[in-house]
Amino acid sequence: MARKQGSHSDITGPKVRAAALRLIARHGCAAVSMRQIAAEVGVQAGALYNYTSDKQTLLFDLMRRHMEKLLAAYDETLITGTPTEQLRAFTLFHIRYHLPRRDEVFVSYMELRNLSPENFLVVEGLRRNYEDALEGILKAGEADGSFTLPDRKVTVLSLIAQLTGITNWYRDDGRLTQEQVEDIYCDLVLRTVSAPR
Amino acid sequence: MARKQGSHSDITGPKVRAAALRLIARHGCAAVSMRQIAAEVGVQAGALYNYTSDKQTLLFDLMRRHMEKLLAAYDETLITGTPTEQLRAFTLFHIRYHLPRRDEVFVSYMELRNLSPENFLVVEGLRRNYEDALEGILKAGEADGSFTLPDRKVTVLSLIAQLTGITNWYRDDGRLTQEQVEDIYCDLVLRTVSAPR
DNA sequence: TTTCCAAGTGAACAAGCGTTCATTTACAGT
DNA sequence: ACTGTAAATGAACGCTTGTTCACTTGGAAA
Repeated sequence: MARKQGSHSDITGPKVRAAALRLIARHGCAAVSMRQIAAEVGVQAGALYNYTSDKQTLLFDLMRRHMEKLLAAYDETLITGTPTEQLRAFTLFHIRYHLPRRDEVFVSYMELRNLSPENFLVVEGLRRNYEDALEGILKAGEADGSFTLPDRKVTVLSLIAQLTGITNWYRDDGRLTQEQVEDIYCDLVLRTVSAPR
Repeated sequence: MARKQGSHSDITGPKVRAAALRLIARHGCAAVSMRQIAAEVGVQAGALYNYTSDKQTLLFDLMRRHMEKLLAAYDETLITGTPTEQLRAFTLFHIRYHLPRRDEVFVSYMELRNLSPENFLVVEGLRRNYEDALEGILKAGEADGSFTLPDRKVTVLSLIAQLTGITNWYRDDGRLTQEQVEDIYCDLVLRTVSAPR
């Protein structure tokens, strides 16, 4: 039976993932050694292997967890109303979920190439689920005539690239507050789905 | 005096950069060893140091060259007419320049974090020049009333993220030809700068 | 108080790393 | 044919890598 108190595994496990995430986001997976991660946790390198079978799996866990938490958070978010209202809600959700999780976003996009083929497929599949959610909204908007799109699937990818790009330049102490950025992007996104005059 | 014939340096130099670009784009800078690059060129690792002072400089050269060639190609492109026509020309230029150079794009965006601070500033400055070119077009469009933007600088970053994102999903044997993608994005870009009805 | 075992240590492993350099190779100019 | 030198070799350098494992530690349960 697991210890109820004094057990470190419930503490060290998350610490390992947090340290790995921070370091990998800053330097890249191959550039970070298990010893560096261990040092950040305050432990010897060997101890990491109580929490992951190897480095590749540690990276995969970070990415899979990020995508699963994203989908879970999205499922818990109420996306209702007209397609236009839904699209606005999606935009706000995307910005609000991603902006405080820049390390996760960076790792999940940048380190895809370092996953084994089967691990890649898992993460890719999760990402597709998220894209499908947006596509559903666009489809509804096309159906009831609120949106006019040149190509639905391309619009999905374009919108997500546009929104996720915010994480690359937004600064808390920058010219714009997060609320201002949210307003600007709600505007830009709605323009994208409206037929030109 | 450099040899005019029989000299390998004019051949091996570009080969080194091409091999480094290919491998780094696929696996990341830290994951690729000088020996792997040398093997791809067909040479021993030591020979690489006739063409670069060290690995960091090799990476920096790839990124700086990419940005400089991009700016040079842009300068040679005739961007004239109304702001709307200019924006359309910019969109086509961006897609046509970046799509055949996906390795360069990937490396230039993904490996920024592995540059030394001073090298980072150089590449960052070159990128800003490119962004400024687009901002100039948007400014002209605002001035003559053809564009209405919620925020000019955010729109610049949003448009570039949107356009560059194409390199992540476009496939030559995919559903859409490059021409179709160009048309779709010209449409999307123009929507972005037009005030909603 | 004793027992037990999860958690962490620290040394060790073979392999690979970036980089240097004395040496060899082979071609251009004489 | 001879010379000079650019280009490449291949061995060597000290160091780091991911991973393993016999061993220690310290708190929970009996």
